[in-house]
Formats: sequence, structure tokens, C-alpha cells
Amino acid sequence: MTDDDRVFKALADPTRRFLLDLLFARDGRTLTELESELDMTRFGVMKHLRVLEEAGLVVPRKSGREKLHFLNPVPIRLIHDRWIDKYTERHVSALVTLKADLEKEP
Amino acid sequence: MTDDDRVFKALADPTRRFLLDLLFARDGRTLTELESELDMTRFGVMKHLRVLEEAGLVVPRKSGREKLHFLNPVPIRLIHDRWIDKYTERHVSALVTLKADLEKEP
DNA sequence: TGGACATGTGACCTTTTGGTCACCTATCCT
DNA sequence: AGGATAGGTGACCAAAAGGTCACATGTCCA
Repeated sequence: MTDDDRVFKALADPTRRFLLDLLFARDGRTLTELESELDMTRFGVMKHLRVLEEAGLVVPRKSGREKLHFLNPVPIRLIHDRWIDKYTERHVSALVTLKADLEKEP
Repeated sequence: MTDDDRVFKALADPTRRFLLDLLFARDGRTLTELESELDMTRFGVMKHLRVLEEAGLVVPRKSGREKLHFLNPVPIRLIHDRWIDKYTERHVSALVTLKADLEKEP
């Protein structure tokens, strides 16, 4: 599996996107804290975090008995630049055509 | 399942992203033509195309006994604007800090 | 008309995914 | 020391995903 594929697959699950949103709002949370935001046992959350780690989207750091989780947005940026971006380009010529058409209206 | 979720899930499979790339290069292809580009039976390709259609990424049009497939990039643009974009913003202040640090070097 | 071609459906199979649980280890704190 | 707290592992299970096949329908064209 390629790096890009790991990232796309990681983003495919709504729970994992929600975890990223939580970390986007505030970084460095523990597993237990993240679990408290979800309707799921700690074990389910652990599995999701592992998928996110393997995609490079979450970077953990041990601190005593706690494991802090940090967001790394770089992989998202990479798939954006390498794949998504080409589909999000505005087709200006079509808009110009539409504008011209609209201007024909009385 | 939400619309966004359908799009993310549709993009999670490399075969489906490849199909979108094919249609990006040239629109309006038939199932048989798409199948010929993949190492998979027609039935597998049909299933992938269905997932893409349900996500709104591919729009079919019947023409005689053929079914032509057209790319619709709008859903990609939507998830980009609604979700991906916030993760791809450049953190300029961090870059400025880095630049200042580097300039301290002899 | 009838054969070749393009596509569709449903059954079926295997692998992956999402989730839980029992049990275990390590750390903190009184 | 020892209980409470934070996290980790492996087995297990149900559901979904990815893929194939036999068979069926509709369309083209010589």
C-alpha cells in the first residue's frame, strides 16, 4: 500500500475524521481524553488512532504513563497537492460562458 | 451515511481513484473501455463505478446499448472546501520563525 | 432474423474493517 | 507497599468490501 493510499483510507472513516477535528481544535490529548468524546470503548479508539499514526496523520509522544497525540497535517497537504488539487481547479471558461449566457437575458 | 462520507469512502480505494484519473483524462467512456485499462473483470469495475456514482463523482448517460461515464468533480470540491482546506492552510508564522532561526546561523 | 456485443443482477466467496472483551504491564501517588 | 490510573495485546465476532461467475436483457447490424 502506498503512503497516499494509507492517508485516503485513514480519512475514509468518520470517527477518524472526528478525531482529527478534535486534535485540530486542541493538540496533545491522551487516549482517555479522546475516548471521553466518543461513544466507543477505549479499544476502538486505540485502533483508530493506530490507523491515523500509520498514515502519519497523528504523532504520539509518551509522557510518563500517558500517551499524548499530536496532529500532523502534512500528509493531508500532500494528497491535496498530488491528487485533489487537480479536481478542484475552477473551470473558468465554463463560468465565462455562463456569464455571457446570463447577460443575454433581458 | 452522509454525502461527505460517501465521497471520502469512494476515494479510499486506489482502483476508484484510478478510474477518476482515467475519466479526468478523457470523459464519456464506456464500461468496456474502462475495463480494458484495469486488471479486473467487468463486474469488479461495475461495482467500483456504482460506488463512484452513489458518491456523485461519476454521472452516467445511456446511449443505445452503451453507458457513457462522465466525471463530476463537484463533490471533491465540496469536501475540499468543507474539510480538507482547513488542514492545508500554511502556518506562515512557523515558517517565519524557522527562517529567523536559520538566519542566525553563521 | 439471428449472432455478436454492451450491460445488468443475484448468488457466492474471501479478506478487511470496526468494535468488544479478558487480561496484562507500567506509572503515579498516598 | 499497594491501590488507582493509563495504556497495550491478542482473541474473537459481525458486518462490509472487493471480487468472480452463471445467467439474463437489450441493442446493433449483416
